[in-house]
Amino acid sequence: MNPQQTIRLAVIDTDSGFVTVLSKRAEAAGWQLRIAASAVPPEELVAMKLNALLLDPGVLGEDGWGYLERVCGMLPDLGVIVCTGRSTVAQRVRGLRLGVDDWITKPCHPEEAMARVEAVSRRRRRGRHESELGPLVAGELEIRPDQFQAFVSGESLDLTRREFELLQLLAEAKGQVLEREAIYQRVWGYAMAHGDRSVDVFIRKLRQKLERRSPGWGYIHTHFGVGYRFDPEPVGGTADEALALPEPEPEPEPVSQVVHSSFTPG
Amino acid sequence: MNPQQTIRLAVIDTDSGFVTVLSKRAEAAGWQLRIAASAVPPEELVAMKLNALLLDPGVLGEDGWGYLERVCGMLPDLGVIVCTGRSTVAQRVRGLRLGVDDWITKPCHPEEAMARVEAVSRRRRRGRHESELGPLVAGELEIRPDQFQAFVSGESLDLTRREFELLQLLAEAKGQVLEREAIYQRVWGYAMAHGDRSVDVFIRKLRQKLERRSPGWGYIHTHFGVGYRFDPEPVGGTADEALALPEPEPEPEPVSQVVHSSFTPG
DNA sequence: CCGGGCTGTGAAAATCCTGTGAACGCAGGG
DNA sequence: CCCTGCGTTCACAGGATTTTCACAGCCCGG
Repeated sequence: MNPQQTIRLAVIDTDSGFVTVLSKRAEAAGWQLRIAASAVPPEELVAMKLNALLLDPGVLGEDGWGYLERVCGMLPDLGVIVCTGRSTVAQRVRGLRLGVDDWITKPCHPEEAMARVEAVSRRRRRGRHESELGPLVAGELEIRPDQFQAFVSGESLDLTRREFELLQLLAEAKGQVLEREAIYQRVWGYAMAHGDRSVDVFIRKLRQKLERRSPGWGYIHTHFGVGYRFDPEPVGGTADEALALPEPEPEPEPVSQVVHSSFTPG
Repeated sequence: MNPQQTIRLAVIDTDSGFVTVLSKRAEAAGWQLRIAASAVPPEELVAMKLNALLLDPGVLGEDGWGYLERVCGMLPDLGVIVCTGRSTVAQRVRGLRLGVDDWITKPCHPEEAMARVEAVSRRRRRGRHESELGPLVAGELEIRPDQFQAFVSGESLDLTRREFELLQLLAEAKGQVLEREAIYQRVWGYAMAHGDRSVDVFIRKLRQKLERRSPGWGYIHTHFGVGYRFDPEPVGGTADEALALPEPEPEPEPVSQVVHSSFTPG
């Protein structure tokens, strides 16, 4: 547990008193803050890589509900806290149902606001520990987080950033079938629009680059109607290495952790 | 996918007025409820497989804070909502920092309490990505959500996505008779048109694939005029395996994973 | 014992899904 | 300003999957 996980928070409010006090305390706590006085486009929020968003819908004007809905829909992993003046039960219920995580009433003690931001952010602390530390090996492939790159016997696959992140995500979930929506959500950082084919296109690019450097191995498997699964296996037929290394595991039952240095290729 | 994911909530409170009204609404919404008038040991809460816990620390007595801490510590995936009378900012902050997800003040409109329970459950559910994907076992069958697939002794049934979801739904409701309309609603995500036979057709496909991999067992039973029921049982007569493996359990709930109704009456 | 639903079945028809190649827009570097 | 690398979007083709249909068999009340 990191009790003092640094939090990235954006505040959208014009109540300068509240904002100043909050800013002071938040910065004292080591949080990273962004302040805005009016609606910030969801795309920008994506780019900020926030943990949470604290806003007063009073400053949103007309389309406040629409804005909340868009933000909550596009960034399901973002904690959203509404902090506003008087409101009716119906309004609060509507907001919470839309995807808002907490709704507090001004005047509000900044300490409580911060505690609620923490409460909402507290979750998915699944340390990047293991992934940051060692390179992970799968088949002939070596994925090196420190290089943002993958290699086969020392030769780079020349992956772009996105390609690398996609490959890393799949490889870390080794053996699991990942849905497109989940993949998109975790690599792109926001919800996948219906009908978006980006994931497919990137999978194709990955397969091309993998094939070029490591022919004779299949890494990414398609699960129709669901998504993709990473599981390196020698492709039958012509591969020498495949014959030299008969599949050692008939059914890798334990869906345990990501195993870095698996079986030795030599 | 499932907007109407059924919520399992426990309430610990003695405020009978509040509890009765809340119960009524929650049950109308299809939630599964458990009411208690005093602290419930964390181990029991675990067994209840709850989404959320709503409690008034007033009824906890002396060790209220300790209890909250133990519960939040032992069940990190449980949403905890405190609903109590007047409280100080310091108390609320302390609670939230301890792991409480939301803190609301009585008197409190039940609709808002429910909305907050939903909000907390929603967020909790999203957080646990890879955590709770325990395979279900029934008869010779192993249903693996992480693979979107079912297996019999390691061999895949080659289910399509719809087939898998249907099977999973039935298996999770083990023993219960599910109406076609309900099945359709939960697997397809919208209401079944009158006269639609899709469910029947998929049941047939499932039975075929089950029969191919696990002959000698009957899994899906038809209830005339109602729907279907999942209940694995060795079919009498010619099956060797069935005879070689006499049913070890006469009727009780044997398997660990699929405990659906651990909600004890009373 | 009969008849009107209700369910099982097989196959055709309609849809949906994925792989793929290429065009497009954008941003940074030369 | 042009060129290049990268990510996104489109359109199409080939399959896989789902839905629809017509018919046969089964269940239950009368």
